[in-house]
Amino acid sequence: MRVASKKLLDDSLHERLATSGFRFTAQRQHVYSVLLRKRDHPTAEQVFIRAKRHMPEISMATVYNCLDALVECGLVRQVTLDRGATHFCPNMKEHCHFYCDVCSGVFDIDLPTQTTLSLPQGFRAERLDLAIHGRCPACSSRKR
Amino acid sequence: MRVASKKLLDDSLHERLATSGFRFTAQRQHVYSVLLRKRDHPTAEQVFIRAKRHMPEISMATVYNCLDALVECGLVRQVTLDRGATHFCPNMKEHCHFYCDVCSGVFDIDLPTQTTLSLPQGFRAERLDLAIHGRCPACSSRKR
DNA sequence: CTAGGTGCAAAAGGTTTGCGGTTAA
DNA sequence: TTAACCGCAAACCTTTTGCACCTAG
Repeated sequence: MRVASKKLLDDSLHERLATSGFRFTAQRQHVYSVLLRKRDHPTAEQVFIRAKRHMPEISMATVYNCLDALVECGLVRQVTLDRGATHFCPNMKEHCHFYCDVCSGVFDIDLPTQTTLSLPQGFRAERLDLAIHGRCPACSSRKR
Repeated sequence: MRVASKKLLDDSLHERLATSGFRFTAQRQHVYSVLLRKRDHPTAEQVFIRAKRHMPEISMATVYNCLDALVECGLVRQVTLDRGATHFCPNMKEHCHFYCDVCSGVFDIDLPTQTTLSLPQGFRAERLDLAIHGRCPACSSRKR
C-alpha cells in the first residue's frame, strides 16, 4: 500500500471515528488495517494475534474496544454464526455469510435478494444479517 | 393440553428422535415441552430454570444435550444474535428474527421474501437465518 | 446387555470489567 | 487540561467435558 493512499485511509478513519465520538488511536488504526489486510472473518482472538505482530504490547481488551468502536462507527460488521466466537468483517457492501457446518469456514456471498421486507407496525430495522448454513465447496466434495 | 394430544406429541417426538438416532428420554420430552409452552426464545439457562420447576434434578449439561438433540432432529432452531447466550426457538415455520438492540428482545417475524438465492458453484445450503437488528415497537416509541 | 444419556463438578472458551497510568483533542 | 483510551489481570458468563451411574431399546 502506498503512503498517499494510506494517509487517505487514515484521514477517512479518523473522520468516521470522530463522527461517532471516538478518538483516533494507533490501536484502532492498526486493528482496522489488520482486518483490511486479510478479509477472512477473523475472531477477536485472531485479530489479537495478527495485531500483535506489529504491535506486541496490544491487549485483548483493547482489541475488543477497537472492534466495538469500528462496529459502532459503521466500518466493520459483527458476525455471530454459532455458539463460538464472534467474527468480524470489514466488508460493508450488502452481502451475506455462508457458514460451513463441517469446517466452520465463513464465506462472503453476494446476495441477489430484493429485501423489501415489510415489518409489522412499530419495528424499526437498522440492518439485516442473512446467514446461510450448509456445506462449503471443499466439504461438499469430501465424503459425508 | 389434553392427554390424547400430549400422547400424540410424544409419539411424534419419539419418532423424530429415533429417526436421527437419538433416544427418547423424559428429559428431552420435558425440555421440548418447556420450549413449546412459552415461545419466547429462551436461552439455555432460561430453559434450565423453567425445566427445573417440574424436574428439579435436571442439570445444565442435560439441558444442552436435549437442546442439541432437538436442534439436530429438526424440531428446534438455534438462534445466535449477538455475543450473548444462544436462544432457542421451537417455531420451525419459515420465519426470521427481529433483535432489538435496545432491550435485547427477540421477535418472530413472518418473512415475505422469496428466497431464490443463487449460491456460487459448490455451496450446499441447508438452512437460512435472517436476523433483523433494530428497535422493537416499545423501544422505538421510547426516547433514544 | 450395552451404547447412549444423565447429573455433578470442574475446566475451557469467550468477553467484560476495574484500575492505575497514558494520550488525543 | 481532562475525558477517553490503554495494558494488565481478574472476574464473569456461557458452554463443554470427564466420569460414575443409569436406562431405553
